[in-house]
Amino acid sequence: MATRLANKETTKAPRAHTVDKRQAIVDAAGALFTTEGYESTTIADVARRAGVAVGTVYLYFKNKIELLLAVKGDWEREFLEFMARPELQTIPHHLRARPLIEACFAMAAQHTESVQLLGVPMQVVGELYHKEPGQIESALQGMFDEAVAAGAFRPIDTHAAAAIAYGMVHRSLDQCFCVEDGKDQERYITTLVDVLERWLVKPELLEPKR
Amino acid sequence: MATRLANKETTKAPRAHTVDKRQAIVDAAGALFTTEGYESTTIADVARRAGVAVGTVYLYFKNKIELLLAVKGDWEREFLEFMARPELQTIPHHLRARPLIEACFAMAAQHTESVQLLGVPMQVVGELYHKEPGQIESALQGMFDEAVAAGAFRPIDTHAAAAIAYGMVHRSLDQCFCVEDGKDQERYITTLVDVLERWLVKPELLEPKR
Amino acid sequence: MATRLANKETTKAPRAHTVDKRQAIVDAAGALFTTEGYESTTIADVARRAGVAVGTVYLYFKNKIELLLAVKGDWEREFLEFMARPELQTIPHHLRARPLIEACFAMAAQHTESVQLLGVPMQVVGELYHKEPGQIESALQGMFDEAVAAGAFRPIDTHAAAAIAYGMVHRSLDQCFCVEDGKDQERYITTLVDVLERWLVKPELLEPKR
Amino acid sequence: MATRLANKETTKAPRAHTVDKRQAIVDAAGALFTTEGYESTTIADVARRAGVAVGTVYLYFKNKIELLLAVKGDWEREFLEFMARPELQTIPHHLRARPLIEACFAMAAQHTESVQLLGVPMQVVGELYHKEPGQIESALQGMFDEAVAAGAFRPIDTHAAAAIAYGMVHRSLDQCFCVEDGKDQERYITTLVDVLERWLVKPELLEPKR
DNA sequence: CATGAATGAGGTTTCATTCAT
DNA sequence: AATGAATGAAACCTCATTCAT
Repeated sequence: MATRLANKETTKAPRAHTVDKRQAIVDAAGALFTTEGYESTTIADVARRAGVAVGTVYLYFKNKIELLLAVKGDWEREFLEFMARPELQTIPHHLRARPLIEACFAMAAQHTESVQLLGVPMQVVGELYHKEPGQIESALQGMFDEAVAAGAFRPIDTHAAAAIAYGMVHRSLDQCFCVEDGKDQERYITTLVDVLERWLVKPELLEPKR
Repeated sequence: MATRLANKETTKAPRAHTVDKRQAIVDAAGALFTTEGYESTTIADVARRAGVAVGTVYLYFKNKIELLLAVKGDWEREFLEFMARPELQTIPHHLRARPLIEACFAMAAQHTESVQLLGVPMQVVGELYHKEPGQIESALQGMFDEAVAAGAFRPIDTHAAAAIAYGMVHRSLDQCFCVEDGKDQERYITTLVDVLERWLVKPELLEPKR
Repeated sequence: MATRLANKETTKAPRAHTVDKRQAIVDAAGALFTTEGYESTTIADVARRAGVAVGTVYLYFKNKIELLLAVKGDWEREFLEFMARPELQTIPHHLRARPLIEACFAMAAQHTESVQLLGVPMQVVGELYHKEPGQIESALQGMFDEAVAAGAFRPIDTHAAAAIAYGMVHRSLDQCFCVEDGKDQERYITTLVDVLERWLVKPELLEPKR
Repeated sequence: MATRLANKETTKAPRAHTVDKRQAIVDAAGALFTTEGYESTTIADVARRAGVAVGTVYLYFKNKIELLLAVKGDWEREFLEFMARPELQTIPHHLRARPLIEACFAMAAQHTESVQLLGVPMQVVGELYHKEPGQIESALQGMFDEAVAAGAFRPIDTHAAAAIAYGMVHRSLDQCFCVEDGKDQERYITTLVDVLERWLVKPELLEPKR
């Protein structure tokens, strides 16, 4: 699943076990990084939660930053996979806001709390960060471009819009799940959908609301 | 700025460097926390940049977290002072978006890069964070309530709206200043104003744009 | 060293140095605490003397106080083991003073100087101290109770007597080994035995001395 | 009262104030050293408790160790003054045990808790300690020599006896005041007097007790 | 005399990383 | 592949001491 090692492994026995351990470590790290913070989480914590030895973590990841990147990648992949799902693709652009937002909240709820991570400890990653720009923002921008081209969205600066949309959703998730314990998700969902539709969708496509 | 040393300074260059040690430390910490990250910044770094000894930092702040809170407070205070300025209060609500956003970008530009801090290392602050909820969000909510009551804004959930507005601006600043080096501020400003007006202001108050 | 290296060691001198790391650390700490004082001894000192890295000390002991307690416990255990030895138990109570005192001096001489520690830095241990009252004093009191019940000792307040007996022996060891370099042990032994017998033993059991 | 500076001060105004400050500092240091421990007590603590500034402490004492020695000297002086009092000198030797012991407990009670200090942090003082041997032990030995010469005490090794007597009293005070909060002083007093009389006083001088 | 802000060396403790088993 | 004991650099924080006022 992670970072194509497949071609290398064809000669060896394709141990399913390996995948398990690696994924267990990434999962443990993701949960801890987001709840305790990247720097506050020790490799020993990760190893304990993943049920492996400290040394095993270093078997799969060169160092702590590689582990962070793996977690980030894991999360982004999941989100991107959702955005690419056929169910979503068939919905017309001007009606996609709600399902998308709802999916974000569902994913956040399921990931319990893994909300803060993406985009948070940018400085930590240091130079690494700048090389690999936010994939989610890229995907969003792509979707916006498409919607504008299709005539569903007003003409906007899609690059800035992606950052803005990402920011508002991220902050809402953070506030809702990290500060307010996941209560009252609907108020945030409703408001976010309201913003996005009024802002992005061409007025003539908006049915007279409520 | 603090603790009147004015009479001494009349002969010297006015406000030669930072006025008092405490402020120098807060400034240094603010700059480093936002560029290097809270955990990655050492007290020695802060002291060096502030031009004082390590012990001096602990003369003014009980520990590293107190210093973080001071930085956060400093920043929030500055923003709140801006929001309360009479020049802004006289502008009708439906025209305030642009001056507000522009002010945010101006402040961020002036603070060089102190953009990421507010809201970033939540886990670090731990319980402290929950006690003292974001003052900026509160102030925003208050302003929204006022605007709704005045009939300038559409009826919205002002609590959720404050989080959302904060998130989109914060992220834009972050993207613009930390990732893109402050180039092209106008694209973000324009887009943010666009979002806010379409979303919040009553349609009948919006002049036919562009 | 620990954990079966035995096969390697057959050619070498048996039990070359300290048996395991943990014991080496306790020994080093005991020696340093008693000669340099608890607070004056740094963990780095202990580690250096034990021939391990600083971190290794923290692998076995949560913090400096735990290390102190371990040293104290080590010492007390050794003494208690002696008090429980069958050779001693068969001697009638009124003749036990000399062998006991001699054993104390022998142990102190062997421990080079580890005399001062027990009971010294009470404040340091803080609340911990009160929870775990001196085991040696308890053991002494038990022995006194037994001797009184057996009719060998005069009726005395055994609780106070234990503290008093402990104090006089401790101070004598301190004076003899720490101040006077272990010369002239016999003068202290003789005098201590004299005190104890005259004080504790029933007069009719005392043979006309010298 | 402290370290004869009198001859030096004849030319200057003999400020009573100076004596006050100095004594306040010694008192504060004594109280803190004995309750918190020497190393755990900071100069700032002492200054605060004495009601002076940090710098003032260094006006009277070259460094922290000088302060410790001053405290020790203060305490010993007080005890020696008591031992030299005419009221005590008129009591026959074989009846002095109780008043002496009672005086020790009274002084300890009055000094609230200043029990542990004398003899405790020997290592701290380092080489200094060995140069200036315990004055109290010397005084005790002198008194014992006198009593033996007067035919009131049995022939004993008065050097060893002084250490032993000091040790038992010190430990009793420590146990009684530091561990048991000063309750039940009488049990310790009674037992100590019992030990001392049986051990030291010639049997024929002992009235048939109780 | 008196002050207390400032210093910075040094202490305790943590933790990413290695390596022998 | 997996382990986890061991390492030691480096972090946070303390506090004896100084010195300008």
